[in-house]
Amino acid sequence: MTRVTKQRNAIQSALLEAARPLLPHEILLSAQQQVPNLNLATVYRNLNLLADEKAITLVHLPGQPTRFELTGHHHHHFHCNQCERVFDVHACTAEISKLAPKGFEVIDHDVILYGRCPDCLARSIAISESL
Amino acid sequence: MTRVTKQRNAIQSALLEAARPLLPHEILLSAQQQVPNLNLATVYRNLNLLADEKAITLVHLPGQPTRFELTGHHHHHFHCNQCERVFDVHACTAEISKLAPKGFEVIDHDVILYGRCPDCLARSIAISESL
DNA sequence: ATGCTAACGCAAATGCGTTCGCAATTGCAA
DNA sequence: TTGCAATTGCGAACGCATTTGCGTTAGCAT
Repeated sequence: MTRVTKQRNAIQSALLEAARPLLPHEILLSAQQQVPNLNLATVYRNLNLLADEKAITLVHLPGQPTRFELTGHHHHHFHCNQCERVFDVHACTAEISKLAPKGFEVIDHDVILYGRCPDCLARSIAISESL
Repeated sequence: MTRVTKQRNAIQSALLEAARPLLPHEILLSAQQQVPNLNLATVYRNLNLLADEKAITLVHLPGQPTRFELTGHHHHHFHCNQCERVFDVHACTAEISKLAPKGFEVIDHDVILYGRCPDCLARSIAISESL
């Protein structure tokens, strides 16, 4: 029933290349390099298909629209305050589950780090050196 | 210029009593016990006023609408999967900032714990005992 | 090569959190 | 007590992410 289309391929390869959670809009722009007149509605339709078959995972960050990434193992996210991009963080510590007060049962957790990514750090160093 | 109104008092005392982040809708319901025909638009107007003067803090949780709580010190949140309420977690560990890969500058972090709150745990124990 | 139908592009529509316009109300300074 | 501006209630409107209807295109099984 589900067919292989160049649109879906473009969407999946956009996610594969990025290797970080992307917004539907970012996916559109990236995939349009392969399929120029790709439409945002098509991006959403395929994201829903891929999510149903668990090929991709929804990434929710506080106060942010949903991002999408290829399904992988447990990890966290780093949100760059400057370029607004989101990166995967594969480290984790068991300390986190121990933070809950007594009487709470912890089943899962999320960690979001905020700061500046290497690109933005390099850029700000370059700017300060040029002054 | 800004006046003391029973609406604003009701909103603030709702947040004070709850001692946890509330949705605008929850604030409305709670404050309506003091001011029955309080309107949601008024809740929002006052939340914006209070946020401007930093009397309250916005709480963003992944994939959730903004909640509000009285301003306090650095803390995290526990989201009950069952009743959907959010609780404050005042513990924290320095381990967290160390999770970022090399090259990333960590400025802040969020931790969200998911699981079951004491109320919901007690309820499910009561149910299993009654079987 | 042909036919069926999934998938597409496009534009309009939806849902939902939040804000706005405006007339009526109310806090509070004088 | 009076007057004025801040505030309210109410309903309409907004913004934005996401979905849907529909006529057309294009996988793919036969």
